[in-house]
Amino acid sequence: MARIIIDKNSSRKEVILTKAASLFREKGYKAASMRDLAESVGVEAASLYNHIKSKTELLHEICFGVANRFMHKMEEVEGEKISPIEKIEALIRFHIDEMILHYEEVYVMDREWKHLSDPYLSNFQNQRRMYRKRFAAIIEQGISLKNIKPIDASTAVLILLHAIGGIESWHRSTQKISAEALTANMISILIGGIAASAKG
Amino acid sequence: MARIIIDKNSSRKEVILTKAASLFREKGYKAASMRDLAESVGVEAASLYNHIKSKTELLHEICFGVANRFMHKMEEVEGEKISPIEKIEALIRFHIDEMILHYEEVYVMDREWKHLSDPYLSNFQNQRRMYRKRFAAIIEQGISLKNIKPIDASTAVLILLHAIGGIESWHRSTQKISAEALTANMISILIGGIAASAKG
DNA sequence: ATAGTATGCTAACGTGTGTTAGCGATGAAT
DNA sequence: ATTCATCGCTAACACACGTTAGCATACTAT
Repeated sequence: MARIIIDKNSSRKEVILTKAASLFREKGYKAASMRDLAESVGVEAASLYNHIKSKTELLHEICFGVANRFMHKMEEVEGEKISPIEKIEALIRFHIDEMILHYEEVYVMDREWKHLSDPYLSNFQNQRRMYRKRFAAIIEQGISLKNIKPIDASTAVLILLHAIGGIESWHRSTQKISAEALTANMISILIGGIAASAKG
Repeated sequence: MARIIIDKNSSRKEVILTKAASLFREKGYKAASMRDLAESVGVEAASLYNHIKSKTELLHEICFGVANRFMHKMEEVEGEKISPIEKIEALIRFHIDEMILHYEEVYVMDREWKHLSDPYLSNFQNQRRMYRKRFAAIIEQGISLKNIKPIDASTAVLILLHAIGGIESWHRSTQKISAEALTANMISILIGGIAASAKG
């Protein structure tokens, strides 16, 4: 009889969650079936329900697991005594690290949150809105301090966050540059733009 | 008996395609059912098949319709006698315009192309890869001409294209700035970065 | 008015879905 | 060795899906 193989630090549920994230990323939440998931875990579909409540629960846990990490980081950064630009750079760096380290989960949260069902859906959307508002507030601080040029703050947030989402394509690419080089490039471009400037 | 209402310039199939794009955008390709589509068109599900071959066909036509427009623009821009930076600006502007004008279709192409089936899938992926290569080539020209700072060109392409995809969130936002202001902001940020520079 | 085509309807098909019930096997604790 | 909870299996459920067949209705052109 097959068994879900676990290592010391992760329960059977966590194994399922990891495989689910990978599958949801690959096929999309709706297209990934519980039978697919079962196969990738090495077990029959019904057996999954000894460890999880439902398919939706998997999506909840993935989405909120990631979202909570971002919220936590936001609180941390807001409290630091550094300039707005440095805060933004810290956040970007965190986003990139998260995307590289927890690729599947972050990707799934980004693209599949639509399939959450209420009350989780509204909850998620609220949290997202709040996060962006606080990000925009930091940008606006930078603008009043004249460290950031007078742009529309929420547009800037959109650009930053979605640009980072683009790491998805980097992650798949065969001829990748290193993660460090990628991070350096992104920050350089997002903070300084692509145009050559007098400063260097 | 219900009938699909058409205006002078669009066939019934085109009406279905438009509604399909809107539905695929809202729910995702897999989650949107033919019965949903039928209802939004004002007809029974089976009746759709007098006008279309299959659900997948709808996705093909949406994806390649948009992709072809981008490819065509790329060819046009490549042929113009302007600087690389101007070419990039022209392409960004086109992307933004397309996103604003054909929001649903562009969004669906961007997020739902995974559900294409071969040979359309490989075709699409090839075309996408080519487009990005040609975009990167323009950036590299700009780098050799020292109009663009020495960054990794393919990373820059990722950032640019994904940043534009972020208009999705703008499109939904209640308190939006105008399309012109958005475009100006985006180009300013992407070309010049967010940091205040000596140049102004 | 009539013929022919375009369009729509109802009914149904086969298949895949998430999930549950009930039972057998395994592992841990006494 | 026995007990008890944990875990996995088979079988099946009710339902939603994309799609087809066959027939009825509406429009178009003569």
